[in-house]
Amino acid sequence: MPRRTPVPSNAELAILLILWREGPQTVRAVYDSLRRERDIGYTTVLKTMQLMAAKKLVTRDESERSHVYRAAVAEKSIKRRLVSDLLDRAFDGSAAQLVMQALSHKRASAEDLKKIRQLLKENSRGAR
Amino acid sequence: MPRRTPVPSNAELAILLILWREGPQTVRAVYDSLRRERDIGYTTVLKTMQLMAAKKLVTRDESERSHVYRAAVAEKSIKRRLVSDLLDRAFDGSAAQLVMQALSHKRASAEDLKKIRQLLKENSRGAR
DNA sequence: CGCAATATACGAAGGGCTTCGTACATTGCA
DNA sequence: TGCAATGTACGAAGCCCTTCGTATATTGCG
Repeated sequence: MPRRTPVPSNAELAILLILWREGPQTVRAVYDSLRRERDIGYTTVLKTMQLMAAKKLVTRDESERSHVYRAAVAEKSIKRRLVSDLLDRAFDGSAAQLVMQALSHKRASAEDLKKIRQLLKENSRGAR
Repeated sequence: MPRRTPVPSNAELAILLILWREGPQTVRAVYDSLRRERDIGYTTVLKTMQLMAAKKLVTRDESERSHVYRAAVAEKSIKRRLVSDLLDRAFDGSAAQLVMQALSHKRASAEDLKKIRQLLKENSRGAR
């Protein structure tokens, strides 16, 4: 059976964000990035990335001594699933409810609102 | 130190949704609701609700033999925190990004879009 | 009255996530 | 050349969540 890749855990997501943003890289490089944000051990990052490889969240190139890891899942699709999960878990599947929450949020800046309005405009043109 | 109530786990959130929607009720009533959706044992629900009481996510009235549980956290505030967490974990704090995901989602229905446009209109009036 | 039904309490198992320590191999430079 | 640095592998601990079984008390009805 083709099992869909699982939704990444927290630690896994943090690593995926780095790989998505900066492209394929070694454990060391990811570790350095993470280290800038918080205290964490090198082998912790290594282990997590090994588990991610086992889950097919990443692939790794082992041709060099320092393996190079690459995201094996699309940013869009993972983020879509994260949103989808939250939708199911808390908002009864209603995107409108979730968006309202997000919009009423402090951090929905004026800029954000502008972007969203723009998006909606485009969206309404292309809507079925 | 006044510790903020924790973000509810999955099982806890499912129970809170019921309490929010239907008001204070017994374990039995919650169990019946949950049972309609999936297989789960009565004592599982009981235990979870007891833990929720310990965490102050709910309060319970013990004056009757069947304790009556009531949500002790506001729906809005919990949902806000859920959105906030996702924002932090996956969207670099950008509400616009999250909203875009939610909007591009299949389940952002035409109705949802309408509601959201309406919301934005109001929002722009009240914006600082 | 006595028993079946229903309630709470709670220990414990099992799984997943995160973390780290330790073992061991390889590398490169003083 | 030999050692410090750097790499991978992996077991295991600790924590939380979820689940359920079991013990025990209470209730109400036939």
